[in-house]
Amino acid sequence: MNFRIEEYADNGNGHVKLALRGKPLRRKRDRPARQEALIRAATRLFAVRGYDATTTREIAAAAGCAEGLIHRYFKGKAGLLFALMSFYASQQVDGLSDRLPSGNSLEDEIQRLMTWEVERMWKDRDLLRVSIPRAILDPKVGKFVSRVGPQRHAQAISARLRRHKECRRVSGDEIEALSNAIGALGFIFGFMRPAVMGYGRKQAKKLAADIARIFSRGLGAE
Amino acid sequence: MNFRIEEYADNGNGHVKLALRGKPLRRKRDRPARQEALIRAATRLFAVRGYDATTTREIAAAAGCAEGLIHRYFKGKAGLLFALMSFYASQQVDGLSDRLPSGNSLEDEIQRLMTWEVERMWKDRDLLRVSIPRAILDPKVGKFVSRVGPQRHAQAISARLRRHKECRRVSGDEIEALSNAIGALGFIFGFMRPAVMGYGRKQAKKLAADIARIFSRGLGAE
Amino acid sequence: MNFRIEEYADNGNGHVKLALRGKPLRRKRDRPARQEALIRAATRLFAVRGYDATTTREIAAAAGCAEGLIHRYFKGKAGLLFALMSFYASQQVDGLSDRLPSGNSLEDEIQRLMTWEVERMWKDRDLLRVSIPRAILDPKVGKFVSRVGPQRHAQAISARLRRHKECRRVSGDEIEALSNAIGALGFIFGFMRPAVMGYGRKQAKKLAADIARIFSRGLGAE
Amino acid sequence: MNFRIEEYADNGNGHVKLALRGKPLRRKRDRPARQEALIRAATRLFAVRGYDATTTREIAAAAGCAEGLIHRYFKGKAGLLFALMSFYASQQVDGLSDRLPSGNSLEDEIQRLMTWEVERMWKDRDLLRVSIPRAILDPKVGKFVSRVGPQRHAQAISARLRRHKECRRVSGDEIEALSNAIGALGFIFGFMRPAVMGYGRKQAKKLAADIARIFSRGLGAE
DNA sequence: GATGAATGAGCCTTCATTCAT
DNA sequence: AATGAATGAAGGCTCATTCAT
Repeated sequence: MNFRIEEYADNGNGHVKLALRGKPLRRKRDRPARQEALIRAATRLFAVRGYDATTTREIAAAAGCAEGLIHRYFKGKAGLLFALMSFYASQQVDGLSDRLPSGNSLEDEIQRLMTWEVERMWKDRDLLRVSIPRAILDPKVGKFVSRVGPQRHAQAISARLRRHKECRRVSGDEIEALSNAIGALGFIFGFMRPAVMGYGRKQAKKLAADIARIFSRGLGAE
Repeated sequence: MNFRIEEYADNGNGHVKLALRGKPLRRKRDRPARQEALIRAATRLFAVRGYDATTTREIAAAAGCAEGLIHRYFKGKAGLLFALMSFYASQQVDGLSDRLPSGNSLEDEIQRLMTWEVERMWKDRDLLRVSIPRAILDPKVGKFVSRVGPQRHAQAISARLRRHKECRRVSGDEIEALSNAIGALGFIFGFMRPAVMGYGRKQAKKLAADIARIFSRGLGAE
Repeated sequence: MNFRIEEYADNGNGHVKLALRGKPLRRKRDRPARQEALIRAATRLFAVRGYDATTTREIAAAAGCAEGLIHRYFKGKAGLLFALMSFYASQQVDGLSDRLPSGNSLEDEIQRLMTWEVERMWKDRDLLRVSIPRAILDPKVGKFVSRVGPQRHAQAISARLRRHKECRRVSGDEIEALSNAIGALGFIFGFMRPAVMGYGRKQAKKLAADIARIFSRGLGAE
Repeated sequence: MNFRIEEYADNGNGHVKLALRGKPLRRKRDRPARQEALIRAATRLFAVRGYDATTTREIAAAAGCAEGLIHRYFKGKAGLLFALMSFYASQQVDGLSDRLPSGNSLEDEIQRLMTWEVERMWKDRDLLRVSIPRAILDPKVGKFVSRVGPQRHAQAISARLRRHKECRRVSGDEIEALSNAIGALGFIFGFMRPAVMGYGRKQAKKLAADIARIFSRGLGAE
C-alpha cells in the first residue's frame, strides 16, 4: 500500500502529526501546545510577510491545526497578535542578571552589555519584526513594547553599571543616558542593521565594540 | 452663450476647477501636481493606518482625484509606495553641509550633530513610519532605505567631524563608529522614542545631549 | 469514605443531579426528558431568532445539555426541527371535543368556536412562528402542517356544527366552507395579527366576534 | 469559429447578456436596471430557499452581475432585503379602485372582492413567501407589512362595500369586520392554502366563493 | 453514553484593478 | 486623458458536525 503524506507537523514536544491524502489530521486535545504552535507559526509568518498579508489559513496550516482554533483560542487574528506579544513579554526573564557574568571592570562591563544587547536583539528579531510595525501603527502597542523593551533593559543595564566603583564619580544622569544608549545601539546594531538593512553582522558588531570603547573612555573607565 | 457654473474649486496652488452645467470641465491640474498630491496623501495615510489597511479609494479621495489615476500613474498601490519612497529619497538634500553651521569645537560639533539628527528624524517621522515597516518586510526596501538613510548620514557626519583638529588623534574606525552612533541615536531619540513609544521629546533630547557629552569626553574633546 | 457534594440540581420532575468533588456524577437525566428539553429550547429559539440564525450551541445551552446530543438524538439541527414538529403534532389532542362545552344554539356555537380558535392560535404562536416559515420553504412541511392544522381543525369544527339542528337546512358545502373559514380566521386573528403584525388582541377578538355574527345570520341561525 | 455560451441573462428590458468561455461578462452601466435585476433575483431566491439559506453569490449570479454590486447598491444582503420590500410596497398601486369593476349588487361585489383578493395574494406569493417569515421574526417588518397589506386592503374593500345601498342598514363595525375578513380569507385561500400547504387552487376558490355567499346572506344582501 | 473541543466548508464582505463612458 | 462604476478573487469568521476523551 502506498500513502502520500499530505501534512506533517512536529510541535516540538514529541508529538508528530501526519495526515494521509484526504484524511483529516487526527484530532488532538492539547490546548497549551496548540496555542503555542499557533503563536510560533504566527510570529514567523507575521515577521516575514507582515500582519495584514498573512492569512489565518496560512497560520493554521503552519501550526498544523484548524483555522477555527485561532478564533476559539484568541478571538481572531487581532487577538492572536496580542496573545503573541504577551507570550513573549512574559517569557522575557531578563537574563542580564542571571546569565551574563559581571565584567571585571567598567570597560569590560560596557563591552559585555553592548555585546549582550546586540545578541539579544538579533535573537529576538522575529518578534521585533512583528512588534515594531505594530508599535508604529498603534500607540498602545508602542507603549507596551516600550515597557517590556527599552524601559526594562535600561533599568537592568543601569543596575549592572552601578555595581562598578568607577561609576561613583559619574553623575546619575549620565549613567541613565549610557544605559539607554546601550539599549538603543543594541537595537540598531543587533536588529535594524543586520536584520532589516542587510548589513553584515560582523561589521555591526565591530561598530558596537568601537562605540563601547568610546563610552568607556568618556566615563573615565580607562 | 450662457453657462451656469456648477462646481468651483480653488486648490490653493493657482489652479481653479470649474464645471459647467451638466458637463464637467476636463480637470486641468497637471500630471506632476497630481502625482505629488497622491504621494503626499499616501504618505500620510500609510503612516497612520499602515500600507495594507489603507485603501486606494481613501488615497484618491484624500488627494482629490480619481482612483484610476493611481493605476495609470504608478501602476497600482505597490507602485505608488515605491514612487513615494523614491520621491522623498530624491528630495533629501543632505542639509547637513548647507544648513547646519559648524560647531566651534568638536564637543560643540557632536552636540549639534546629535541635535540635528534627532530633529531630522522627528521631521521625517511620517516617511519613517511608512518606510521602516516596509523595510522590515522587504530586504530590497531595507537596502534602499539604508542607502539613503544611515549610510549617507554617517558619511556626512563623518566628514563634519573630521574637519575638527581634535580628531587627528582619533582612529578612523572610531570616527566611523561615532558617526554611525550619532545617526543611530538620532533615529532612536528622534523617531522611535517620541513618535512610536510615546516618550516625551524633551526627555529624549536630554538623553541625547548627555550621550553626546560622553562621546565628546570619550574622544578626548574636552 | 467521604464525599463532598459539589453540585446539586433538582429539575422539578423528581430527578436530582449530584456531583461529588472533582468527579461529576454521570448526568442522570433520562433521555426523554433531555429530548424534550432540547425540543422546548429549540422551539423558543427558532421562534424568536429563526431557524437558520439559531445555533446548535445556543439550543444546547438553553436546554442545559451538550451540543453533541442534538446530533446523537436527532441527527442534527434539521432532525431536531422535524422532531419538534412531530412532538407538538402528537400532543395536539384536539381539545375541541373534550374541553370546549357545546353552545346552546348555532349562533352561540359559532361564537365559541371562533373564540376558541383565536385563543388556540395565540397559545400556539411559538410553534406557528417556527412552522409557518418552514412550511413556506418546504412543501413537505407545508403538507404536514396542513394535515395537523387546518384539516384536522376543519373536521372537528364541522362535526361540532353539524350537531345543531339549525344546520340541517344548510348545504354540506357551506358547512365545510364555514368550518374552514373559522379555522382560517382563527389563524389570522389569533396569530398573524396580534403575534406578527403587532395589532392589539382585543381589536382582533372584536373583529372575530363580529364576523362570527355575520356567519350566524348568513346561516340563518338567528 | 465556435463559441460556447457560458452565461446568459435577459433582464427583461431588451438587453441580453452573453459571456463566452473565460471572458467576463461585458460590463454595463445601467444602475436602475441592475438594481431591479438584483431585487427580482433576490425575491425569487429568498422565496424558494429562504433568506438565510440564499447566498449573495447565488443572487448575483441569478441577476447576471457581480457580487460586489449587492454591497455597493444596497449595503449588503440585509439592505437588499429591505430594498426589495420597499420596491414592491411602492409598486402596489391598489388596483381595486381602477381595475376591478364594481359589482351589480352587494352580493356580486362581495364575490368579486373575495375573488380579487384571492387572485392578488396568489400573484404576490413570492413576495409573501419572503415577507411573512421576515415579519414573523422582526416586529418592525411585521408593522410594515401590515401597513402595506391588510390595513390598506381593508380600507379599500370597505370603501367599495359602502358604495352599495344595501349596506346602509349594516353597522359600520360589521362592514369593518367583513372587509378585514375578506382580506384575511384572501390571504388564506390565495396564498397559505395553495402556495404553502399544497391545496389545489380550485378547491380554495370554491371555499372562498361559498364563504362569500354566507357573508352576503349574513349582511342581508339577498 | 455524554461531553465539548476540534474541524473546515462556506458565508458575507472588502478592495485592488479593469475598463466603459 | 480622466473618471469612477463594475468586477471577482480572497480574507476573516461562524457554526454544524465529528470524534477523542
